[in-house]
Formats: sequence, structure tokens, C-alpha cells
Amino acid sequence: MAKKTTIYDIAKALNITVSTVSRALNNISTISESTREAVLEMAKKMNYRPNKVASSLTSGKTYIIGVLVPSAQIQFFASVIHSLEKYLKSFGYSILLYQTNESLESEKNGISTLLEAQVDGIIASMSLETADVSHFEKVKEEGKPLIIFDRTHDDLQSPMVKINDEHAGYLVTKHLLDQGYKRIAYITTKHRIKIFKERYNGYQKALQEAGIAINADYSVFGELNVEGGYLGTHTLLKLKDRPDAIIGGDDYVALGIIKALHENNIVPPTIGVIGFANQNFSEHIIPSLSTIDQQAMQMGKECAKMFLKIIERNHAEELILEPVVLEPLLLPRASTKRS
Amino acid sequence: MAKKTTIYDIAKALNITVSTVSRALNNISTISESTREAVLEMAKKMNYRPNKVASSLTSGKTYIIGVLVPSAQIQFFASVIHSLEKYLKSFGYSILLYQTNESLESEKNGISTLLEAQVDGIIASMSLETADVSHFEKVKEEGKPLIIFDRTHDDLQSPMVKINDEHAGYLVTKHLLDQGYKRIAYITTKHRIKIFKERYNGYQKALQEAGIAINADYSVFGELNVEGGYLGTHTLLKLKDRPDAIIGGDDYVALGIIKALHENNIVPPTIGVIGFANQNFSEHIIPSLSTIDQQAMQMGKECAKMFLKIIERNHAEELILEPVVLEPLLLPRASTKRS
DNA sequence: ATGAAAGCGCTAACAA
DNA sequence: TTGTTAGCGCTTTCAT
Repeated sequence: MAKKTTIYDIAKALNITVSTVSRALNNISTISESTREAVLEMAKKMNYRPNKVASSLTSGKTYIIGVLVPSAQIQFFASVIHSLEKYLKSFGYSILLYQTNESLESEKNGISTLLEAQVDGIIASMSLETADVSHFEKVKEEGKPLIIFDRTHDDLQSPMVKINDEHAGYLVTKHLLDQGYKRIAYITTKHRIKIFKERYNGYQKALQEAGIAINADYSVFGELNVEGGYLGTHTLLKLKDRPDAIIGGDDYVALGIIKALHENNIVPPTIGVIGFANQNFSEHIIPSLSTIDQQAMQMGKECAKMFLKIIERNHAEELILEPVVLEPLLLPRASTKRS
Repeated sequence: MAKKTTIYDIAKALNITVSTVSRALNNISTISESTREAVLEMAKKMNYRPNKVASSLTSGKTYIIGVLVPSAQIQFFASVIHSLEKYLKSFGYSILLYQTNESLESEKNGISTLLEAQVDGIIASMSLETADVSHFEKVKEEGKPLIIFDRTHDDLQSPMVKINDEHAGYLVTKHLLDQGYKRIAYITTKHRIKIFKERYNGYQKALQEAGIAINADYSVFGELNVEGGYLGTHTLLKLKDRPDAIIGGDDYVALGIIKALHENNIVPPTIGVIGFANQNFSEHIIPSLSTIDQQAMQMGKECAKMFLKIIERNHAEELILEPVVLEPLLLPRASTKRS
């Protein structure tokens, strides 16, 4: 590979100076149309490709934004990433990805890595392990915008985008009650992440409103996956007073619930089953699974918009924006439909 | 935010020069243990954070590698991204993500964006639209490694990682034949992407081997999603000589097939159904879906390994590595099981 | 083992 | 409108 062309080469070829070339390339006001065109033409002719690293060093802006998530393999996060990248790209930003794999240690490293890469900001969702959040404070110490989405934390004051999880829990429970279910169980995670707690609160609230006493046996805390739903259901089926509906902490849990019920020759909605997250399979399994849409795409877009808004008024650090709270969407389907 | 500490500040504080600090920080051989420790201590004390942008400018390495995929929302790609990031991270690399959304135009922009960001290499899978591949050549012109995975292209000579798709198609068909199915249909995409063609070739090959004539009516070309499978199945069910098994171009197509069968009160394996991709729901739906595992995680890891290998011997451009071809894995499950 | 000094490619005052 | 000139923070010869 021949040595790469720089603005110096263009300047030399045109007998002008680098600053003029720079101005032409960046389309800065005070430049004559003729030289601008000449520069652009020569740039193309010489196969010039701007070096963003160099420009970042001087300007202090990389146009890269760090995205820190538990895992790109979790569909919800994949959708948020998709949406973030798609939207931010149109504003000239790229996405530097870091996965924590639900580890606090890795999360700390992630913050460091992204900061060292001089990202212009970080959009993050916490790992399940995260209790202490001081590593996130470092982002703000560097004066860079930090936006937290979905998995938030009380100790961290920061702009955030989330969904109304309590309402999600409420909606789900209310829906089951409306369908005539009375003994409603809930299989969820033992983790202390706020959103799961809030959903659970919504569940309790709906039951209380309906004047139904909360049966402790109906709350099962396990893993948030197919296995968790499966095992939890077996526990529930052993009860003298079996539930007539089960809420899964997410759609995978719900899948496990359906599987376990099936083994006992029970097909929803005989026992109603509902999940959270609207995974792309949920609509298509048989019976189709009732669930809550968490608006991952919308969430990505809102994060991006928030980031851009903060970047615009460049005294980011000071102002704490109001959290954006998206409304969960109930998707009633066959698995809860009593006709 | 106070001005950030640089190696200059550390040098001044310790009354040594920046070069010494740099050496200490980078753990370069010719440094006395005592000064190394002193530097490290002072660095910590002064809250020093290295600026990778600056070091990239001099060293010419960013330790960022560009990942260009159709969409992070497609689970296969999400898994590859997950795997890539996870593995490469342990070697000090970060991932800059670019999605083409199946658009050629966007793919070209992606290559430019990544190159301008001075990535150390690009790992890519082509968009469905991609016929001409000249934009990929630019990566190599800059002397940077380009690794193509899964969706490859005949015109592009480059290190690649793929799976044996013809064999995947063969395996699927052979499995159905072994289960006693005879009239095997195939619902796939009209797109000319190589992998789909190859799978189809495998299907034909297996039928030929079994001495079964290929019935043109049994090949349906539609969209590669649930809807495609659903519509395709309705077409197939109208045939006088109905198929007794249907292969779906991927697991979503298979989901659509099952859905359509269900509406006609047919439950697999009465008509056998099998897919490709082993989506994470496939194992858990009822009946569980037979499919092919495409080893997304493995593919990510192989790409990463290949990249590292090329980077090591730094005369990358010259050598074309042998393609890594992963073997597809048949996962026979209930949807095809004739007992 | 350490220091001095020249850049990497670009931006952004300040001058002209 | 264009040119001059410092850097940005770090790496890396070449000296010492």
C-alpha cells in the first residue's frame, strides 16, 4: 500500500495550505466556492480518506459513542443496539460495543475501555450484579453524557430511559383478572434489579385492587430463563391449591411454563400463561403467547435522542433531564384467552 | 472537570521525562523496576487515564475492529457479534458496529466509516443486495485484514469463515428420508445469496441419492420469515399430491409452516417440519422443532482467531488463508420424529 | 536505563 | 478568503 494521502498532499498539489484544505473538507463558511470545489476534486482524485483519529485528537470529539449492555445476545438488547446504531448513524456517530455478561467486574472494565477510547458519551444498561454504581460516576467526572436505560439504579442520578415496569406488572395481572383468573402465580428472578421488583409491585397492586389476598406460595423466585419457568411451574403444580394462571418473568420463562404444563397435559389457557418482552417467537408459538411489549426499538431511539439533546447544549454535566418513561403495551393472545 | 492528567503531568511530578513514563506504562523492557513502580503509583494517584486516540495516532493501531453486518437484530448476527466481542476483548480489541440493513448503499458507507475510523481490520457479512463487491476491495487496498463470514461472495477473495451449507441442506433432507418421509417440500427465499442456493443444492442431492425425482411443485420461493412459511404452506396444501414433510428456509419459516398446518388441524410430525438456524425458541416450542445448528458462536470465535492470526504475521495482504468451514449440526427433535 | 526531540494528521486560534 | 503556527497526547528513534 502506498502511503496514504493527507490534507498536506492535497495542499501541496493545489499550492494552498492545509488550513484551507481542512476548511474546504469540513465545509466551513469562510471559503470560496472555487477552492472548495478544487479541493474536493483533488481529494477524490488522490483517493483521500480523512483520518478520524487525527481529527479526534485535536477536536476532542470522536463521534463514537459507547454502548454498554449485559449481552448483545439478549434480544431486547440486540434490538436496542440495532435501533441506537441505526438512528445515531444518521447523525454521524458510530457505536463502540461492550458487553458485561452480567458481571460487575466486566462492567467496570467496560467503562474504562470506553472512556480510554475517548467516546463522546455512554449509553448503558446495568448488569444483574451491579449494586454499587460508583464506576458510572467516572463517566460524568469526565464531563461526558451518561444515559442509563431499562435497568436503572436508585443510587445513580443520570438521564435515563425506561419503561413503566410497575404498570407492566399491573397490566399483566389486571388482564388475567379480567379474563376471570383468580389464583395468579408469578415466577420471577431473585435478582434485585429494580425493574423486576417494580413489575412485581404492579402484580401485587392489581391483586390488592381486586381484593385478592396475596398468597406467598404463588411467588416463585428462580432463574430468568426457560429452565426457571419449567422448574417453577413444577413447584406450583404441587400446591394443594393450584394457581389457575401463571405470569412468567419474561417470555422465556413463559415458554418453560408452557412446557411444564404440557407435560402435565395442561394446555393454556386452561391455566393462563403470560410473559414479558414480546420476543419475536411469542406471537407464533401455539398457543400464541400473551405478553408485554417493552418497546426496545423505541427505547433505543429515545436514548439516542437524549444523547443528542445533551450534546447540543454542551454544558451537559449540570442538568439532569427528566427520565423518559415509555408505556408498556399489553398484547393479549391465545395463552390467556378465556372465551 | 479538571483538566485531564497526561503522561506529561506524571513526568513532571516525578521529575523524569515523558518517554520514561510511556515506557513504564507500556511495560517496555528497558525500564528499571523502581521507576516503573513509581510511575504506576503516581499514575493511579493522579487518576491518569490513557488516551487511546493519541496513542493510535502515533502507533497506527486503534485496537478497534469494525464489524459490519446486515442487522444486529437478526439473532444469528447478534450471536456472532456477541461471540466476537467477547473473544476479541480478551486481546484488547473493541468492536465498532455498523449495520447495513441489507442495503448495498449502506454497506459502502459502512466500509468508508470504518476505514475512516482507522479500524485495525473488518469482519463482515454481506447484505442481501450485494452483487458487486468492489467496495470491499478498499479494505485490502489499505492493507487491512478483511474477514468475510457466513454470507460470502464468489468474486471476493478474502479469508472467510462459513458453514458447509450444502451439507446442511443435505443433512436436513437425509434426516427426513431416514424418518420415512418421501414427499419432501422446501420453502425458501428467492434471494440469490449463495448460502440459500447451496442448502437447496444439498436438498436436491439427498433426494437424488435416494432415487426420488424432484417435484418442482414442492419448491416454494417466498420471504424468509414466519409469513413466508405460512403462505408457502397454504400453497403446498392445495396440491393434489400433498407433501408429507416441509423444510423451512429458517426456523421462522418453520414456525409459519407449523402455524399453517395447525390451522388445518395437522400437527407435526404428521407432516414433518424442520428448519435452519436453531433459534433459541426452537427447542422449546411444542412440538419442539428439528433444525440445523449454524454455530454462530463458533463462527464469531473463528473469525476472531483468524483476525488475530493475520494481525500477527503482519504482511497480511499477501496471504489468502484457507476458508474455515464449520460443519452444520443436525438437531432432530419432535417435529420430525416418526416413532 | 533514561532523555531529547521529532512527528502522527488534523484543527483552530490568530494574522494577514 | 487564505496562511501561519501551535498544539492534541502519545510513541519512537536516536543519543547519552
